[in-house]
Amino acid sequence: MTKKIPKAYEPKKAEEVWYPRWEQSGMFHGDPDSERKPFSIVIPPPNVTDILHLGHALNNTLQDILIRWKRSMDFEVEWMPGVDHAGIATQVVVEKNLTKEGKSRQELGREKFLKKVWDWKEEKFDMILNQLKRIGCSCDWERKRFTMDEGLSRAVKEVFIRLYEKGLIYRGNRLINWCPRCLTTLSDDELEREDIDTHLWYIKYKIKGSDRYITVATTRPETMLGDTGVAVNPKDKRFRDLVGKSAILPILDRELPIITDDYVDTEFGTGAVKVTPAHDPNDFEIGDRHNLEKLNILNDDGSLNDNAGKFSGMDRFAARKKLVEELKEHGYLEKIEDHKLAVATCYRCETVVEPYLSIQWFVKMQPLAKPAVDALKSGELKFHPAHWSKTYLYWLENIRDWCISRQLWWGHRIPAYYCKGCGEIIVSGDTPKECPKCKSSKIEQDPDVLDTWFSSWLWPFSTFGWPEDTPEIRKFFPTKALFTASEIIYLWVARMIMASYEFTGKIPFNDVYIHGTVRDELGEKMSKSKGNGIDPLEIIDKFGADALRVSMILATPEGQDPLINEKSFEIGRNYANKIWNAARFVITNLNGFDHRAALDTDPKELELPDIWILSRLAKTIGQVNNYLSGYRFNTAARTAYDFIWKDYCDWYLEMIKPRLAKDRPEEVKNRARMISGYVLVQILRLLHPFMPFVTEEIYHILPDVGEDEFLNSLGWPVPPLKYMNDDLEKDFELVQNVIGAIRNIRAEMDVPPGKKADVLIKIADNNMIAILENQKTQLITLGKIENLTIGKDVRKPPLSASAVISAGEIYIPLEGLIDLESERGRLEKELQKQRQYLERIKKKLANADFLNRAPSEVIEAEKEKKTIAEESINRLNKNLESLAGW
RNA sequence: GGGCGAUUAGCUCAGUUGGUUAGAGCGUUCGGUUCACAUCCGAGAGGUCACUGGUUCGAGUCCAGUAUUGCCCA
Repeated sequence: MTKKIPKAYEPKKAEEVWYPRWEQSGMFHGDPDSERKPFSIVIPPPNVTDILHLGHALNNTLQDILIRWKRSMDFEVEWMPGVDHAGIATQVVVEKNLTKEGKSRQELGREKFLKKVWDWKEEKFDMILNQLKRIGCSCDWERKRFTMDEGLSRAVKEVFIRLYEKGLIYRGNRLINWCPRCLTTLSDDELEREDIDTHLWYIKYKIKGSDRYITVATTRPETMLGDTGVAVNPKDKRFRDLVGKSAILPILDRELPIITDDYVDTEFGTGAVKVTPAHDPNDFEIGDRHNLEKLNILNDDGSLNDNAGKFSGMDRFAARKKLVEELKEHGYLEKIEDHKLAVATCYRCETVVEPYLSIQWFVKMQPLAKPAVDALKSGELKFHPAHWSKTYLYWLENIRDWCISRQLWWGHRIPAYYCKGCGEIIVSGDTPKECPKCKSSKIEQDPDVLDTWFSSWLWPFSTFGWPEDTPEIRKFFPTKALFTASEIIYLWVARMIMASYEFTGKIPFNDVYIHGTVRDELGEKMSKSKGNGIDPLEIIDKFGADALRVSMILATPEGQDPLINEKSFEIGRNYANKIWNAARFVITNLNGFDHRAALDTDPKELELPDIWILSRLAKTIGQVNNYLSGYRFNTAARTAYDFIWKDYCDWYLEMIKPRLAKDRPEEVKNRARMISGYVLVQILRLLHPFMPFVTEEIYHILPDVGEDEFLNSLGWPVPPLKYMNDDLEKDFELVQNVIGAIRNIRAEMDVPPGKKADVLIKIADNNMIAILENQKTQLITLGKIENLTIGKDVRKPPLSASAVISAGEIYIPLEGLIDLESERGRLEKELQKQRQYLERIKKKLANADFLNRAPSEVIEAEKEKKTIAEESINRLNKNLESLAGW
């Protein structure tokens, strides 16, 4: 029996019903013992810092589409979900909460603070995973991972030890990026750049034993307190006589050697620069080359230390101000210029980061980079869109050592121990009982933790159990694809590939899909601080999960950033409702059609619209296949959208209405029921990866579908190739054109919508006449026709409006309704258009070069166009002439 | 300063081997209570494809330069 179907789709109901059932059915779980071919991806683990935003919604919808698609194609699918502990980010968030309570982490102590962070993690972890479920993500929830799980932590230790033993991890006193607020190092890739308006200060340094001065320009005057040299370019003649002499540092009166170095840009400032090896990366290198002292003037909180003399204890920016004043007072300040500078800031707290001399742990990256470069060059690794491979290569080819130690509490503790007795460094997975060298038992573990990315770069294999040889890793690793945003190509993607080659000998994934960043309607990046973000859950509540998913995909141009506002989601909501109502119409008319029956009707027995929709369906399925295979989600979604809305709903379903009328023979009705039902089911299958909920809900409205049956088990639709027929599609287009022309006349001539009109069609081609005769019922219904006449010798009745189509002419007698002027206007407008068109074609055909060089098909096509245009013009002229008699 | 994109209708974007009269959605105008859907249906208006030059029989599409704009790196 037909079930009662609500008039509008109710997303909430469907979502609440189907998600738990899918999950309980076990279909999301990947079985490592399966015989089926594996298809796996790992989720880019969202940070445990906070709930998900629209960027996550986009990222995970894309993955879910691919995953559901492959699942329906009978792959053994594994989508590994998980969350990242996000070391610095999470610590900052929890610290901020503490601050609100008036406490600091130092007061709390390491252990208690970590307990707080774990509490935070417990709360957010499930919240985040539940959000993914709300979006409809079909992850394997039996395998959720957290980067600080025991297994993943073991992988981290293992990797650290292996790299240390291989000499690729070392401890060194080097210039690193220091965040004075977070009190930790940051890797080069964790910095943000911000352009600020500042000044260039010109400071005069006295030459020792002379009345002369050498002027240096600097953007950070306070660092002069740590100067240990002055440098000029060796080619610079201006300073030649000063090289080898000493300059006297103002205020502190320190003696600075004047040296030459190629690094110095003669164009910048005065051509002479101060050298501060402990506070500038370039100066650091100059210092190394010339053996200059590396004098640190900063404390870890950004205040100045005792090396800064009387400025000791002042904040770096306060000291800058004070110092400049003093320089001015004493006449050392030559001038101040305006200057634009890109300062490095902490990507978590936006504090200006200082280059800071410190003993840290580093990974030598260069030896790891080669296989990652080769993978791209050999084609084993592909970026989508491809141009991102340049970004990837550039970074790998200019790779620098990676500072991996962080002065944080939240994260993987560095597995290094220091002997208090002899200073020996012990790197070990377990806490050593005694020093292997001096046997002392006074051993302390390094207090620092590892960079978050030091666990993330293992994600594609640590999640499957590496370093153990598990069934999961054998079945599901390497994975197939990775979905992420361009910001973390360096931080994450490239490093995963390096780690994967180093530790498993394999590439972790073949395809890297880079999607855009979600922006608001003004093109601004959505962010919490700007307050322009949209909460995906609110969208789901308001429009439904399918609407969220499909709207995002439809709004995300391939390779570009989507601009999204709340209105953007209406398209998806309307789409879901459209499908719902189409299904409602088809299903209520189904009357016993078995949707499981194979389609084997001889094409000859079908009516033109039936063949047409099947032919279009076959093509659409093929196209969606191709687009999805090429990671062209937007185009795939649009292709399906157009087919469903325009072809299926606007044309096909409208056309079968007259066939379903009460007085039509059962046989005629049945064919319409069968084809409309068949196409509906194929649409559900095709759309399921994009809009899983509404399609599942509709599937279960079909007769005889059990509650424990799922749309996914029907598999991916197979294109009904035997119905594909370009000639018949053309025939159908004739019918569409005729209906279009009739509708156009009716609308433009203001025929009252309720009034049926007589229509006469004059057409020369016998075959076309047959087609239209055959589709008479459809024409009459869609064209609102009273009496329809079709023939070669049809004459234009007096007082009728006319339209010219390529195949012939259409007349609608409009006695009493016709307005002479508007009819003339219509025809003249069309005539004008056709004349311009003809002119263009004529010009082409008059061009001897065109005739000589263009391929013959192109020339033939132009000639054909010319004939048609000329005929149209003739007919239009005749119709215009006939108006004269009125 | 270097690299990578973008520039097509009022807005957001399609247009992937150069060859239909350059398309869609939103917005807009006109008309619509016929038994799937007003979250809808029908019809229309709206574009010198940023600019300049080049290649070609033919350029929105290829090349060079310019302008504007975004991102990444220094």
